[in-house]
Amino acid sequence: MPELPEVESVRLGILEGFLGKRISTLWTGRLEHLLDPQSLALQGLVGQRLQAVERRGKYLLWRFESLQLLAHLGMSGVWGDSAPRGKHTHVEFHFEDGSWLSYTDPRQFGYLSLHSLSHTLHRWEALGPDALSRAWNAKQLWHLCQRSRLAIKVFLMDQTKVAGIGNIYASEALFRARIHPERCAQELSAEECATLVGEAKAVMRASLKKRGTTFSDYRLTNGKGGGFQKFLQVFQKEGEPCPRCRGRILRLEQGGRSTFFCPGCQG
DNA sequence: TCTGACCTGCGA
DNA sequence: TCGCAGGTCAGA
Repeated sequence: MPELPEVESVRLGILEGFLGKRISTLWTGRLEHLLDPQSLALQGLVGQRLQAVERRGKYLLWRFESLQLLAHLGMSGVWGDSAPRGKHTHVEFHFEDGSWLSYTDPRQFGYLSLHSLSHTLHRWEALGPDALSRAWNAKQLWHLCQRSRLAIKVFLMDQTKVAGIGNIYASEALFRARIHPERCAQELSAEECATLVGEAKAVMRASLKKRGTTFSDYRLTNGKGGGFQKFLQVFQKEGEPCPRCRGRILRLEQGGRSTFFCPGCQG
């Protein structure tokens, strides 16, 4: 579900509400699908003060005084401070000042892993540069594309190449850059790579300003949805007119996922 | 590099 | 009842 703009919006909400607070008690429900088998028990967080929350791609890294919690929202994960405990609540952090934050995840595709600060987090280290960082640029993209036979849409969603782009923003960025999603990454020119990086960053920054895209599950920590779904140009718009050329938007399947594009604009 | 699997809910 | 859903990984 959530891609870079959504996860960054969640991060900002957590910082705003909980940075510097100490966990006094912790409740856990079903965790067998969510907690990494190598993780320390989450009860270790009791007594720990939240000192920072970092993000790389779609992962959040919560830094406490002597522990770090790596977390991914999967498709349906939500960190919230208002919804009451329900069937799909898996964790609740209760803080010293009486505030609380819970994690709910109906599909349980999310991920939680708690470790000491010195522990190397392999999932985190394996990620490519964050899609909004300077490290992801035209030169880097072109260099990696040269060695890849993947379709460019599939390439963009490979988190080891660039971290944070998922199904929504891959389709939207390629539409804006006028690049067909099935083009082989290897065939992109340096100029096209520059355009693609620029458009991908632009659409994610625009989405971040609206606090992300909400179709159903994704929620900010305050329970509200994002607002960018009104500004999507092709995603989930099969059969509708292209906002640029008025041609019909098509859907195709790549790697088992839907891709939306305009055959008229994306040559 | 590709496919299927993980899990649940929703809408057709 | 079936197909689909914004993600990721293991295994072929």
